[in-house]
Amino acid sequence: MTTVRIPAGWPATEERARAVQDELRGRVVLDEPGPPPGTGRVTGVDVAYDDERDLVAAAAVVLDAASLTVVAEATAVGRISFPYVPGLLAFREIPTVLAALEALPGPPGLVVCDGYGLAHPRRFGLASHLGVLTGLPTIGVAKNPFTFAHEDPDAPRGSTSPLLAGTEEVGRALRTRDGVKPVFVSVGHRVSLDNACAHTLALSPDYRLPETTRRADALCRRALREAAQVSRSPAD
DNA sequence: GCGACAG
DNA sequence: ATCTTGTCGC
Repeated sequence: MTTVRIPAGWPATEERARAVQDELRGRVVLDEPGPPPGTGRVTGVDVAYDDERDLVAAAAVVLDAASLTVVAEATAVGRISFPYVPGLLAFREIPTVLAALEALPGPPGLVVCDGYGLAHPRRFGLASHLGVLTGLPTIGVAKNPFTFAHEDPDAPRGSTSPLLAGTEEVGRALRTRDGVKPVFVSVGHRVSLDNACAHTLALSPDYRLPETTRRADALCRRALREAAQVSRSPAD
Protein backbone atom coordinates (compact mmCIF):
# COMPACT_ATOMS: atom_id res chain seq x y z
CA MET A 1 0.00 0.00 0.00
CA THR A 2 1.32 3.45 -0.90
CA THR A 3 0.57 6.84 0.64
CA VAL A 4 -0.47 9.75 -1.55
CA ARG A 5 -0.35 13.47 -1.08
CA ILE A 6 -2.66 15.90 -2.85
CA PRO A 7 -0.81 17.14 -5.98
CA ALA A 8 0.53 20.69 -6.05
CA GLY A 9 -1.82 22.91 -8.04
CA TRP A 10 -4.80 20.62 -7.48
CA PRO A 11 -7.91 22.76 -7.93
CA ALA A 12 -9.34 24.08 -4.68
CA THR A 13 -12.57 25.55 -6.00
CA GLU A 14 -15.40 24.29 -8.16
CA GLU A 15 -14.73 27.05 -10.65
CA ARG A 16 -11.09 26.01 -11.08
CA ALA A 17 -12.03 22.34 -11.33
CA ARG A 18 -14.51 23.07 -14.12
CA ALA A 19 -11.83 25.08 -15.92
CA VAL A 20 -9.48 22.08 -15.72
CA GLN A 21 -12.17 19.88 -17.25
CA ASP A 22 -12.75 22.36 -20.06
CA GLU A 23 -9.01 22.44 -20.75
CA LEU A 24 -8.41 18.68 -20.71
CA ARG A 25 -11.57 17.68 -22.56
CA GLY A 26 -9.95 18.30 -25.94
CA ARG A 27 -7.39 15.57 -25.31
CA VAL A 28 -9.92 12.74 -25.11
CA VAL A 29 -9.54 10.22 -27.95
CA LEU A 30 -12.87 8.83 -29.16
CA ASP A 31 -11.95 7.29 -32.52
CA GLU A 32 -10.22 4.11 -31.34
CA PRO A 33 -12.10 0.83 -30.83
CA GLY A 34 -9.94 -0.20 -27.88
CA PRO A 35 -8.79 -3.67 -26.89
CA PRO A 36 -11.01 -6.61 -27.92
CA PRO A 37 -13.24 -7.90 -25.09
CA GLY A 38 -12.14 -11.15 -23.48
CA THR A 39 -8.44 -10.68 -24.21
CA GLY A 40 -5.50 -9.27 -22.30
CA ARG A 41 -5.95 -7.55 -18.97
CA VAL A 42 -8.71 -5.47 -17.48
CA THR A 43 -8.28 -3.38 -14.35
CA GLY A 44 -10.99 -2.19 -11.96
CA VAL A 45 -10.46 0.89 -9.83
CA ASP A 46 -12.59 2.10 -6.92
CA VAL A 47 -12.37 4.39 -3.91
CA ALA A 48 -13.75 4.35 -0.35
CA TYR A 49 -13.97 7.28 2.06
CA ASP A 50 -13.82 8.07 5.74
CA ASP A 51 -14.78 11.75 5.86
CA GLU A 52 -14.57 11.67 9.66
CA ARG A 53 -10.85 10.90 9.56
CA ASP A 54 -10.24 12.66 6.22
CA LEU A 55 -9.10 9.38 4.71
CA VAL A 56 -9.48 8.00 1.22
CA ALA A 57 -8.40 4.57 0.03
CA ALA A 58 -8.19 3.43 -3.60
CA ALA A 59 -7.71 0.01 -5.10
CA ALA A 60 -6.69 -1.24 -8.53
CA VAL A 61 -7.35 -4.90 -9.31
CA VAL A 62 -6.02 -6.43 -12.52
CA LEU A 63 -7.95 -9.36 -13.99
CA ASP A 64 -7.13 -11.69 -16.82
CA ALA A 65 -9.94 -10.77 -19.20
CA ALA A 66 -10.56 -14.34 -20.38
CA SER A 67 -10.70 -16.13 -17.02
CA LEU A 68 -11.58 -13.14 -14.80
CA THR A 69 -8.96 -14.29 -12.32
CA VAL A 70 -6.94 -11.73 -10.35
CA VAL A 71 -3.41 -11.31 -11.65
CA ALA A 72 -2.35 -8.24 -9.63
CA GLU A 73 -3.63 -5.69 -7.14
CA ALA A 74 -2.49 -2.50 -5.44
CA THR A 75 -3.90 0.03 -2.97
CA ALA A 76 -3.15 3.61 -1.97
CA VAL A 77 -4.38 5.85 0.83
CA GLY A 78 -4.38 9.60 1.18
CA ARG A 79 -6.27 12.68 2.32
CA ILE A 80 -9.54 13.70 0.71
CA SER A 81 -8.64 16.07 -2.13
CA PHE A 82 -12.04 17.55 -2.98
CA PRO A 83 -15.62 17.47 -1.66
CA TYR A 84 -18.21 15.45 -3.52
CA VAL A 85 -19.81 17.69 -6.10
CA PRO A 86 -21.90 16.11 -8.88
CA GLY A 87 -19.92 16.61 -12.08
CA LEU A 88 -16.61 16.98 -10.24
CA LEU A 89 -16.19 13.47 -8.87
CA ALA A 90 -12.82 13.03 -10.58
CA PHE A 91 -11.20 15.65 -8.37
CA ARG A 92 -12.15 13.61 -5.33
CA GLU A 93 -10.94 10.26 -6.64
CA ILE A 94 -8.11 10.72 -9.11
CA PRO A 95 -4.99 11.38 -6.98
CA THR A 96 -5.45 8.20 -4.97
CA VAL A 97 -6.57 6.12 -7.96
CA LEU A 98 -3.49 7.23 -9.91
CA ALA A 99 -1.25 6.20 -7.03
CA ALA A 100 -2.87 2.76 -6.89
CA LEU A 101 -2.45 2.30 -10.66
CA GLU A 102 1.19 3.36 -10.45
CA ALA A 103 1.78 0.86 -7.66
CA LEU A 104 0.78 -2.05 -9.92
CA PRO A 105 3.66 -4.34 -10.92
CA GLY A 106 2.57 -4.44 -14.57
CA PRO A 107 0.43 -2.70 -17.21
CA PRO A 108 -3.29 -2.33 -16.39
CA GLY A 109 -4.69 -2.80 -19.87
CA LEU A 110 -8.25 -1.46 -20.09
CA VAL A 111 -9.31 0.46 -16.97
CA VAL A 112 -12.91 0.20 -15.74
CA CYS A 113 -14.03 3.14 -13.57
CA ASP A 114 -16.92 3.48 -11.16
CA GLY A 115 -18.82 6.39 -12.68
CA TYR A 116 -19.05 8.12 -16.02
CA GLY A 117 -16.87 9.11 -18.94
CA LEU A 118 -18.58 10.92 -21.82
CA ALA A 119 -21.97 10.81 -20.07
CA HIS A 120 -21.16 13.92 -18.08
CA PRO A 121 -22.46 17.52 -18.07
CA ARG A 122 -19.23 18.72 -19.75
CA ARG A 123 -18.50 15.36 -21.46
CA PHE A 124 -15.53 14.77 -19.18
CA GLY A 125 -16.34 12.42 -16.34
CA LEU A 126 -13.98 10.41 -14.16
CA ALA A 127 -13.21 7.79 -16.82
CA SER A 128 -12.38 10.45 -19.44
CA HIS A 129 -10.18 12.33 -16.98
CA LEU A 130 -8.30 9.22 -15.85
CA GLY A 131 -7.80 8.20 -19.48
CA VAL A 132 -6.33 11.54 -20.47
CA LEU A 133 -3.96 11.60 -17.49
CA THR A 134 -2.70 8.04 -18.02
CA GLY A 135 -3.11 7.55 -21.76
CA LEU A 136 -4.78 4.21 -20.99
CA PRO A 137 -8.02 2.97 -22.58
CA THR A 138 -10.81 3.62 -20.04
CA ILE A 139 -14.55 3.14 -19.69
CA GLY A 140 -17.05 4.19 -17.04
CA VAL A 141 -19.65 1.87 -15.54
CA ALA A 142 -22.04 3.64 -13.15
CA LYS A 143 -24.67 2.17 -10.85
CA ASN A 144 -27.01 5.15 -11.22
CA PRO A 145 -28.01 7.41 -14.10
CA PHE A 146 -26.88 11.01 -14.09
CA THR A 147 -29.17 13.55 -15.69
CA PHE A 148 -29.58 11.87 -19.05
CA ALA A 149 -32.85 10.71 -20.54
CA HIS A 150 -33.17 6.98 -21.17
CA GLU A 151 -35.74 4.24 -21.37
CA ASP A 152 -35.64 1.03 -19.44
CA PRO A 153 -33.86 -1.63 -21.55
CA ASP A 154 -35.73 -4.87 -22.35
CA ALA A 155 -35.60 -7.51 -19.61
CA PRO A 156 -33.05 -9.96 -21.11
CA ARG A 157 -29.39 -9.66 -20.20
CA GLY A 158 -27.51 -7.78 -22.91
CA SER A 159 -30.37 -5.40 -23.75
CA THR A 160 -29.45 -1.73 -24.00
CA SER A 161 -31.06 1.66 -24.39
CA PRO A 162 -29.29 4.92 -25.24
CA LEU A 163 -28.40 7.62 -22.71
CA LEU A 164 -29.36 10.75 -24.57
CA ALA A 165 -28.11 14.31 -24.29
CA GLY A 166 -30.56 15.77 -26.73
CA THR A 167 -30.02 13.55 -29.77
CA GLU A 168 -26.44 12.61 -28.89
CA GLU A 169 -25.90 9.12 -27.48
CA VAL A 170 -23.45 9.71 -24.64
CA GLY A 171 -23.74 6.25 -23.12
CA ARG A 172 -26.00 3.23 -22.69
CA ALA A 173 -28.11 1.65 -20.02
CA LEU A 174 -27.00 -1.99 -20.17
CA ARG A 175 -28.84 -4.91 -18.61
CA THR A 176 -26.20 -7.28 -17.24
CA ARG A 177 -28.70 -9.62 -15.52
CA ASP A 178 -32.19 -10.65 -16.65
CA GLY A 179 -34.79 -8.36 -15.11
CA VAL A 180 -32.28 -6.58 -12.84
CA LYS A 181 -31.64 -2.83 -12.80
CA PRO A 182 -29.20 -1.95 -15.62
CA VAL A 183 -25.76 -0.38 -15.28
CA PHE A 184 -24.86 2.83 -17.10
CA VAL A 185 -21.93 2.54 -19.48
CA SER A 186 -20.04 5.34 -21.17
CA VAL A 187 -16.80 5.76 -23.03
CA GLY A 188 -13.75 7.16 -21.29
CA HIS A 189 -10.68 7.30 -23.54
CA ARG A 190 -9.61 5.28 -26.59
CA VAL A 191 -12.56 2.83 -26.50
CA SER A 192 -15.74 2.70 -28.59
CA LEU A 193 -19.17 2.57 -26.94
CA ASP A 194 -19.94 -0.81 -28.53
CA ASN A 195 -16.71 -2.19 -27.14
CA ALA A 196 -17.30 -0.60 -23.73
CA CYS A 197 -20.66 -2.38 -23.50
CA ALA A 198 -19.19 -5.69 -24.73
CA HIS A 199 -16.45 -5.47 -22.10
CA THR A 200 -18.95 -4.68 -19.38
CA LEU A 201 -21.11 -7.65 -20.33
CA ALA A 202 -18.11 -9.99 -20.51
CA LEU A 203 -17.03 -8.80 -17.06
CA SER A 204 -20.47 -9.45 -15.54
CA PRO A 205 -21.23 -13.18 -15.99
CA ASP A 206 -22.75 -13.66 -12.53
CA TYR A 207 -23.62 -10.31 -10.95
CA ARG A 208 -25.05 -6.97 -11.97
CA LEU A 209 -21.72 -5.19 -11.55
CA PRO A 210 -18.54 -6.10 -13.44
CA GLU A 211 -16.07 -8.31 -11.58
CA THR A 212 -13.53 -5.50 -11.89
CA THR A 213 -15.57 -3.07 -9.80
CA ARG A 214 -16.69 -5.78 -7.37
CA ARG A 215 -13.09 -6.74 -6.67
CA ALA A 216 -11.86 -3.17 -6.50
CA ASP A 217 -14.73 -2.21 -4.19
CA ALA A 218 -13.95 -5.01 -1.76
CA LEU A 219 -10.24 -4.22 -1.79
CA CYS A 220 -10.51 -0.45 -1.25
CA ARG A 221 -12.92 -0.99 1.66
CA ARG A 222 -10.44 -3.34 3.26
CA ALA A 223 -7.61 -0.84 2.67
CA LEU A 224 -9.71 1.91 4.26
CA ARG A 225 -10.47 -0.23 7.33
CA GLU A 226 -6.79 -0.94 7.77
CA ALA A 227 -5.84 2.72 7.34
CA ALA A 228 -8.49 3.79 9.87
CA GLN A 229 -7.17 1.13 12.22
CA VAL A 230 -3.69 2.66 12.04
CA SER A 231 -5.09 6.15 12.68
CA ARG A 232 -6.75 4.84 15.86
CA SER A 233 -3.67 3.07 17.20
CA PRO A 234 -1.60 4.54 20.13
CA ALA A 235 1.34 5.07 17.79
CA ASP A 236 -0.74 7.77 16.15
C1' DG B 1 -35.73 30.54 -8.07
C1' DC B 2 -36.23 25.22 -7.23
C1' DG B 3 -35.03 20.54 -7.70
C1' DA B 4 -31.99 16.96 -9.45
C1' DC B 5 -27.47 15.26 -9.16
C1' DA B 6 -21.76 9.56 -10.84
C1' DG B 7 -19.34 8.48 -5.85
C1' DA C 1 -19.97 7.32 -0.68
C1' DT C 2 -21.86 6.07 4.24
C1' DC C 3 -25.12 5.19 8.30
C1' DT C 4 -27.58 0.07 9.30
C1' DT C 5 -31.47 -5.38 11.00
C1' DG C 6 -33.82 -8.32 9.46
C1' DT C 7 -35.46 -10.94 5.85
C1' DC C 8 -36.74 -13.38 1.55
C1' DG C 9 -34.66 -16.57 -1.70
C1' DC C 10 -31.37 -19.61 -4.20
